[in-house]
Amino acid sequence: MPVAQNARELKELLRSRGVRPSYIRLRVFQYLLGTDRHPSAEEIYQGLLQDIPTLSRASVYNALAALVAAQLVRVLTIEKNEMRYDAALREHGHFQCEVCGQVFDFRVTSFQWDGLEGFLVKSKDVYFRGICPQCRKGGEEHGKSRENATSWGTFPFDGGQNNSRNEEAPR
Amino acid sequence: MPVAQNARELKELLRSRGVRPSYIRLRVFQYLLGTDRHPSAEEIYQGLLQDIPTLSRASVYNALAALVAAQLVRVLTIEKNEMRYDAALREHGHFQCEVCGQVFDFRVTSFQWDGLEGFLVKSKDVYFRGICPQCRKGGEEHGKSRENATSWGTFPFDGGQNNSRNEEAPR
DNA sequence: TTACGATTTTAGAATTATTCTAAAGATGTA
DNA sequence: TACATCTTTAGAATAATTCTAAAATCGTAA
Repeated sequence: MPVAQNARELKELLRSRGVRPSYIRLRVFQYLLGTDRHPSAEEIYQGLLQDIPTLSRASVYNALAALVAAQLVRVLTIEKNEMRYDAALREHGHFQCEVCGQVFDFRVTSFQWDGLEGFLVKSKDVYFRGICPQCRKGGEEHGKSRENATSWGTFPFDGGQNNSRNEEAPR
Repeated sequence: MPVAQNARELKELLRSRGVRPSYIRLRVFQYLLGTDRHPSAEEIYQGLLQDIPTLSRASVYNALAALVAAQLVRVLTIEKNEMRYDAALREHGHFQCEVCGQVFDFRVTSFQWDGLEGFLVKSKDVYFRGICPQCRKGGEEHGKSRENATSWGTFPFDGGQNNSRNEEAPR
């Protein structure tokens, strides 16, 4: 991950959102922009520590809080024990593999709901869980064993899969 | 919340899912069936403690783990710091008010996606965040103040609201 | 450039939800 | 009733996140 990813423009972007473009904030934002791994705060900390030996964990949390408040970064609560972060530049659903833990993006092509009359909806998250193609191939056993430990139940919204014409509406 | 909610049938339900219907498990399950508040483990613990003075937190966690593994209960990761639990008998989306913290159910009427070819999807969660009608009325100020602290960014899937004909597809 | 007030970073302690551990208790079966 | 197994319990352990107070940095005005 290169240090500079049009640092000048990023600075302006932060400033335009009312966030002072401190070095740490820029580096954290760059880190998120340069990966699709939806890292945890700890991963970001470890990743940047090599370049910034004085970095502290609190600084990473501070920087993330500032970026989240400015809506440049979005928090994923898909993981049970820790939060993950995503540069909020594209809209998408998130799939987490329960075997390897990886989080994958996917496209939500249509979405309708009912029963939130009078509510102000400010953000929407879609989290799927299951098994990714690699882990399906690499031994269903391994998958099964963790499946029991982390099963989340099924939630048959009954959308389709493997093609873009999914089902209409559940129940 | 009455102690008995056809205890006999619940016992059978647990047994049929391979879960031994211990007293604690039944009470935890009953507690979840008797509320729509999507309580945390701590809330369940406090709620049952009045009736079961010897109850320990670990027992609540153990019981929840057993019920979740049997797919009778579903875990919500909608909250940043703690998990919430939902008797998994109906399928629905979850809306959390960022002012009062309450979680509301709503109906997902249609849902389509793309880009998970080869993935095995085992569960789907939809989490919305925003402000509930009561908190909108009860002072936009109060809402605003917590809004900045817990803002999650917007995620314009661009579904509709206030009517059942929502938009088609984003971007 | 220098000085000053405000903001940010830092290290480590504090907090807190959850898990672990080992012992005691309960349950089912022979 | 006796034994093996599973469940419950209290408290310690774990780990992600937040808090705290001091040091460093930044932005601006003289």
